[in-house]
Amino acid sequence: MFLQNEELDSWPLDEAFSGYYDSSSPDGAASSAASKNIVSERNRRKKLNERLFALRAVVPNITKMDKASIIKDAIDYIQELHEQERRIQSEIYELESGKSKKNPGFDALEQELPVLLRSKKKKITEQFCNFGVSKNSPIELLELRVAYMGERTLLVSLTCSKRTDTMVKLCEVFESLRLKIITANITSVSGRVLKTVFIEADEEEKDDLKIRIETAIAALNDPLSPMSM
Amino acid sequence: MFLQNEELDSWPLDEAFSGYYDSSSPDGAASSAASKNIVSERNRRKKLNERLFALRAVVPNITKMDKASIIKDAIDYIQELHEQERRIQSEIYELESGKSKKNPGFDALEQELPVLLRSKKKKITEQFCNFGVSKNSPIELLELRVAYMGERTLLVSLTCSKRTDTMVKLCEVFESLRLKIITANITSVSGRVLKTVFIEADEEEKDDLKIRIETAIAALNDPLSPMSM
DNA sequence: TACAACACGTGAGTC
DNA sequence: TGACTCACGTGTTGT
Repeated sequence: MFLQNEELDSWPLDEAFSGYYDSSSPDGAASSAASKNIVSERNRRKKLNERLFALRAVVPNITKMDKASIIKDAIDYIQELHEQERRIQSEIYELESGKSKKNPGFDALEQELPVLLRSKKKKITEQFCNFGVSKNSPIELLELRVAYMGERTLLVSLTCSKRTDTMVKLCEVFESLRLKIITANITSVSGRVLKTVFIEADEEEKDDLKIRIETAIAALNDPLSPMSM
Repeated sequence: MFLQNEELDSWPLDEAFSGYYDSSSPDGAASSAASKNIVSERNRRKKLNERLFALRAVVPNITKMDKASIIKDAIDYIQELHEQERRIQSEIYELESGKSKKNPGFDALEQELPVLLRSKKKKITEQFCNFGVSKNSPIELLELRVAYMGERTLLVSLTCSKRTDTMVKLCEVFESLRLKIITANITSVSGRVLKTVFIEADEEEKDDLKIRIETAIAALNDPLSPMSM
């Protein structure tokens, strides 16, 4: 535990020790400048420790109570969640593309089920995948380029024709891909929507990323796809 | 940034200042006890700051670079993930119980691929959508300006802190306002989302438009409002 | 004895 | 100007 040197923290300062050297000026400087600063710093440290304590509370599998270890465990935990999320997303793409093509029973299942369950399914896809408004005016992709810029940076640039909610849906597509976006820009001008995104990734992910983007846009456009329900 | 007082950290100790009071014992105590402890403490602080820096790197939606704020954001982020996970799991359980009761064909499918698919499904329930929920993380509007540029043109520029789906929701807000947009641009960089929109309108609509934008954003943030459904 | 982790007061920098 | 945050060196405590 790292609270071994904790203090009662009630009294403002140990003036019996620190105040002897300047007994000539009994008021202002020592009290205001020193003790105010000291108590303020105390509160700052206290707050920081409380935050650290709270962080430890929300992270499972804590091994050591060490300050640095607490932060390290939190980092590992978050990265674990991120990695699982990425894995799941690719699995979902596989499953859903496979389902819509190869599994007619799935369609039958959907039709068999009453309205209640359909609405719930809709709710889930809307809530969690941001694909709620996909039926109107599909995205017309005019150009899509993915280029490796070095330094683990991919540049994605694309052009669409401007229709209703094109900007919204483009943002949704890129949010859903969960990329490590360095900076993103989207501009609408003269009937076109231009989007430029810098992404942290390796060169070998280039082609895969391009396919993922095209797939995501296609899934957004296709009203029969489970993604767009 | 909290690296204001950073140091070169190369030389062990500033002995020209601290060593004068005990020049009688030239070796052991001062060197071993003091400088060893000092350099050790330095390394400890350095490691702790590196960990904190790494923690900031894996947490999105970082607002302030403050040490305490970094930890706080990490806590909020993890809690957000936990809450979403809980919601997803209950939804999935409802769906699966409904399926298993009413659709025997689906059960057969499930039993065909017993462990593998179930584990995948469980992962899906855990991680399917950790992010996509657009209702959390309200838009934090940092700046909003509406200026008349002449020629029946209003310039709207605003800054938000970048959180989950901030770009999506900003686009939605402006789509919902049904403005005569000449050109629109939205950029995400370094934890901020900047949006610039040129609108065809008269000068007297300036203040009204500003209020309408603020209202729309507030309505989006308010979970009870019809806007957020 | 030495090591590791901590809280403390302090000076410096930033807003 | 003060309110904040930070890094630093130091003293203390538990292993």
